[in-house]
Amino acid sequence: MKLSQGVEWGVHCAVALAQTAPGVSVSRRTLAERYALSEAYLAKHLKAMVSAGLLYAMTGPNGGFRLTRPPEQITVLDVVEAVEGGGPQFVCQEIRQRGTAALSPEHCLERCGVAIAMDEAKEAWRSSLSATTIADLVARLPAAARGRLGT
Amino acid sequence: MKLSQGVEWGVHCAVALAQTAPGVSVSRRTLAERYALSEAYLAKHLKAMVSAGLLYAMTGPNGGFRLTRPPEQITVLDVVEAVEGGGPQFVCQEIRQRGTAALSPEHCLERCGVAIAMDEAKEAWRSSLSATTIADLVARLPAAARGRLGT
DNA sequence: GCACATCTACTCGGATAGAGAATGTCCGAGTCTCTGGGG
DNA sequence: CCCCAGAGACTCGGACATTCTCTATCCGAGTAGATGTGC
Repeated sequence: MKLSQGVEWGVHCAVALAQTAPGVSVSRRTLAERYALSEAYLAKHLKAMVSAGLLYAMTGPNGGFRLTRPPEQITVLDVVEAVEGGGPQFVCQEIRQRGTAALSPEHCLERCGVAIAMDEAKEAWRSSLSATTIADLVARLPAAARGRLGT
Repeated sequence: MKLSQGVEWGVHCAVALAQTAPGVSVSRRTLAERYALSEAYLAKHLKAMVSAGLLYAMTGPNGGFRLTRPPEQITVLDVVEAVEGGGPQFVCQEIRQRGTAALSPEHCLERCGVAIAMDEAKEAWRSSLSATTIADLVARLPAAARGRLGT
């Protein structure tokens, strides 16, 4: 149960983009320098966020990335699932139906209790991440850290 | 955010061990055949559970594994963290202190908002997993599936 | 019949390969802007 | 003075290495029980 490092990058970049004027794009180079990240690798994560519909990408001079929605409408969960891929966390292999004491399928109409517990936990995790939006994170920044993204 | 496959194995094995008479050990071979798992690989996870203090291992004939505590006192979270290693899910790299608009350390006495959101989410996940014990999972099994672990 | 030494068979544990994903990097395709010339 | 064509520079996107974790496997160390022998 480990979270990819790119998640941190993605959320911070979303926070940075939320502090720009509407309609202004920020290049990945500026974002990378803002946090001293590898520009080439950051590109990978930004692309994932574009594919997920969180960012809009524009090429050419004065191009770059900008949010597709107001930061109040983007949750941390959105970013995490965009970067991580959002696939299922736990894949139940139904091992209860295998082996010497395998259960017959009619006994398995209900889902495996293990899978239920795992899914409930993941749902609690997702729910917690949904409770925080990018706008919330901006509001929690120290005053000295707001609006510091160089033009 | 993916969960190791061995977690499923570990939980199911714990459920199986919970259905044995107290003081009786079950060999890893029996457990592997019970669910048609790879015996050699299962050994790795069982060993992890022994190191975590969930299982007690005994060698020699009629040896094997048994639970160190009653199943009511073993939560799913215990098993998950035993198998997965329980390390931190999200490692904040404090990238807010790096780059062109780095924050000075005195602005970072409070934790990074991103890390806080991640930790809260993980705590919600852990709390959900703690709510279910191995005994609960045994109780939820179909009647036909209980006590079917061959001696 | 009983006690003891030995021996066997069974158990777990650590060390060792292979596959897949995450990480990190590079170069090419596309497009907006700026510049220079002509009308 | 205005318009247009071209060049240039800047941007993102996809294809290519490298490292690390998870998966999978094997063989050796140790121990409890069974066995055979002597008293």
